[in-house]
Amino acid sequence: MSTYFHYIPTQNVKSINKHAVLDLIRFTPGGISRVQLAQRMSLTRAALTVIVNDLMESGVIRETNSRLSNAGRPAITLEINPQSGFVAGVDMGATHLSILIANCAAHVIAEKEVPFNIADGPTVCLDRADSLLRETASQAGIELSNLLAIGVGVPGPIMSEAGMVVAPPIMPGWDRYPIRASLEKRWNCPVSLNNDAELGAVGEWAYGAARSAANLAYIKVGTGVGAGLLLDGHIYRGATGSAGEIGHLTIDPNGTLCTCGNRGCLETFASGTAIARMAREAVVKNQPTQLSQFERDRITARNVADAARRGDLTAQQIIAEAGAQLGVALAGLVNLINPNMVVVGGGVAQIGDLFLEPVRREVKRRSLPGSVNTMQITTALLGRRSIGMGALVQAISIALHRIADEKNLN
Amino acid sequence: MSTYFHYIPTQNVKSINKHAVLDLIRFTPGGISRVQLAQRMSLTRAALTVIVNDLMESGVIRETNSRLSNAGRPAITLEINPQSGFVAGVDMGATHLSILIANCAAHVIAEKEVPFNIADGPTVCLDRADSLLRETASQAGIELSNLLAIGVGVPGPIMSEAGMVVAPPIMPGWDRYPIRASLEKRWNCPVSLNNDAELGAVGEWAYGAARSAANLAYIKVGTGVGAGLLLDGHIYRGATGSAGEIGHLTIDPNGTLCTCGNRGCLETFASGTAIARMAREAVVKNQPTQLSQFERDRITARNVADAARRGDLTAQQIIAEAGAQLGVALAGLVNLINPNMVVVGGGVAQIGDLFLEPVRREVKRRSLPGSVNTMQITTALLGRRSIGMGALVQAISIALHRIADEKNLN
DNA sequence: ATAAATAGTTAAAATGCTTGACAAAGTTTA
DNA sequence: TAAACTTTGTCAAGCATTTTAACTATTTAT
Repeated sequence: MSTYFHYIPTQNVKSINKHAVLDLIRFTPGGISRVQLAQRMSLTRAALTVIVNDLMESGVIRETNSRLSNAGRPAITLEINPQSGFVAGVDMGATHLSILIANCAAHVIAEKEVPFNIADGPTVCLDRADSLLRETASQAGIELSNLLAIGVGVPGPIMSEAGMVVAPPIMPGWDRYPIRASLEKRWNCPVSLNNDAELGAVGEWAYGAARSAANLAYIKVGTGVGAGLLLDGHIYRGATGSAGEIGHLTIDPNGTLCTCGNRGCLETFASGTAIARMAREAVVKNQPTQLSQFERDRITARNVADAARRGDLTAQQIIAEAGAQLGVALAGLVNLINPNMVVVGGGVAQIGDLFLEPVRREVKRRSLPGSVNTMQITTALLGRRSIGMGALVQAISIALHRIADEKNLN
Repeated sequence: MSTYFHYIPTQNVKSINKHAVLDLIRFTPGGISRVQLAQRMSLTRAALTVIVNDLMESGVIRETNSRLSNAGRPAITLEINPQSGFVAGVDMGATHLSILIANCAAHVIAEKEVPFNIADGPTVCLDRADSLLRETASQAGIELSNLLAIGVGVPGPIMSEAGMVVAPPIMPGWDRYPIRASLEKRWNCPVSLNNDAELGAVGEWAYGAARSAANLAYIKVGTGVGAGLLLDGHIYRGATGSAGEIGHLTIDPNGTLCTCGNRGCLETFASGTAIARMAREAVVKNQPTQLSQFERDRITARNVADAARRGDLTAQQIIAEAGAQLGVALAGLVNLINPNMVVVGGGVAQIGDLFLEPVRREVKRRSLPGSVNTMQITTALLGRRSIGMGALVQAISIALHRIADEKNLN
């Protein structure tokens, strides 16, 4: 059963099919031909001729030169027209801001990243995003007014329709601030506002480690820990947009006090913050470690990762412990969600297998065999870019579908 | 973004809309008029005239006598034709088997329940289901051959397309046994095979405590613990059909050894089995309790519940402890899934608030305010019948949609 | 009693698909 | 090398299903 009332507002049958064609072309690596489209969509070749012609007239797609064939007339492969315009993706993290500018084929032509503090509040932060966007655009050699759409990711739960964050665990001062409205006015183009982990999932699904996985969890392990969920091919946001907020799962009721008021939350074990804290504790306890060379209160997760890679046993142990605790939490996620794939991203995930192996081991140990055997756990293929690429995906969606629809009205 | 390729195989536009109309009529309490249907579906009244006439000709729906209006011509309310035929719902639990027979308006006309042991394996169990179905049918005064479709729920992860359970944690001997094929042959009518917790969610969504909640978790607390998920209006089964298997979430890594090989799984704290075990331990420790009157190895969760209701403090404490531990696990579920509503069902949930209050308290304490404030936790409104009613929903879906499609072919 | 409002029906027009024939552009076979 | 075959893509006619717009039906309000 679907328990969901699918129906067809027939006035836009063609529009729906056009958008489906567009998305199939976008997300099929290497492009796709009319015949293949017809097969995937259960439509006839004739119908696709009409739809494809329409899309070519509006300029969003084009024919490639490659002509592959087994026997018979070779098929013409279709692709997104890279000249249909430019978009931007903005990744506002807790401690960094990064911006990508790309064409509608998701080819990145300029990129910038700067340190940042989300706790500075919306006025300061949005100003900073604005100026970095202008810098990045000028580096790409285009005017801001040439951007067709902009995707934005922020580390908080989002009310999609309203374009704002609601009751975010971090992001002080942002609660119910009209982020999308403010940015659309500033940039004079449509803005898609999304949760960062959710964009990570979208990015990895579209161009990364989880291409076309139907059930995917992207775990962002950075300053905090959050999950982005793609379930049955759709972004899952939950009732109030805060699905995937796993940072405050209770791992140990008697653990360290967390900023949220509870004890032993996942974030107190397996975030960048936690890794740094554990390292400082190790130094205080005079454990043998290269980390002693740093000023104690300035040790970062990155220092720990570097030391671990250089063979520092204490650092390795800290990271393995963080991984194991994340594994305990992910085992729960796997039992509950039963995904095809779990992609671990965010700053901490860059450490690599030193961190990921303990995660895999605990998940394997604590999850149902039926769920875990068919599932993969990997690091983000797009690395630091997962979220930015997800933001691009959203921006490109808006841009292409707008163009396609405009043509439709004529 | 949808990241899901919606398209319209145009040959059945009308069929799709017909089915949508049918489901809207089925699941709108008190029925719905043509105009309301038109509004919900973004179609015109004229289109609905045609579709509704079609459905009335096939006999699946009918006009009611109620004519409600504010001003103007009163609307004719439509409802499922209760005379379109009979269906059955089969709930095979770990320790009980229950069967409902109903008409397509989900009005139950006969009902039977017997003790049962799923561990007897498919041959024995399916035989028993077959004979109980025959008994129930004869009590209802209908022939087995009059059943249009039968919904079946079993306590294991299901491969929908194959109609079998795969790697079930309980259900020894059932792995990959062709349950659906076997039953369809036996009963000579279409069978829908589903996970029991999933059916609980469907039942409560359709006719229970969670009417039309878009994001719903049904928690079945019986011999074991499992969850059925309805996310964004769709049943969510996960990559391999084992989504919602929360019985073996690790609550305490140093806890009691579980049948699954790990320690401190949720089921060792918050299942019927666990409650009985804790009661036996209390008796062994000579704690003051009415439970001492029972033969020690025969104490059941039901005995504990009865004692708790009569004011036995030890029994109350055991139940509160089980509830609290379930609450810890559900807090994780709430943070991850962010549902509108959590419905707690299964035998243990019948205990009521003695059990549910500690659940609520722990969830409230450990979940994000943004997720928990808009969410309700309740006991199953349909009580022991949740799963059976869910099975009926599935059976009725098959029955009505078949009839509607048959007519369509003429 | 008449006007206003809302529900439901009908026939013509519009939309967007399928059907079936055909042209185009390759590979395979004789 | 030419003919046969295979597959892709297009076109015009036909068909299914919706919308449009006018109409009828049945109630409440004045």
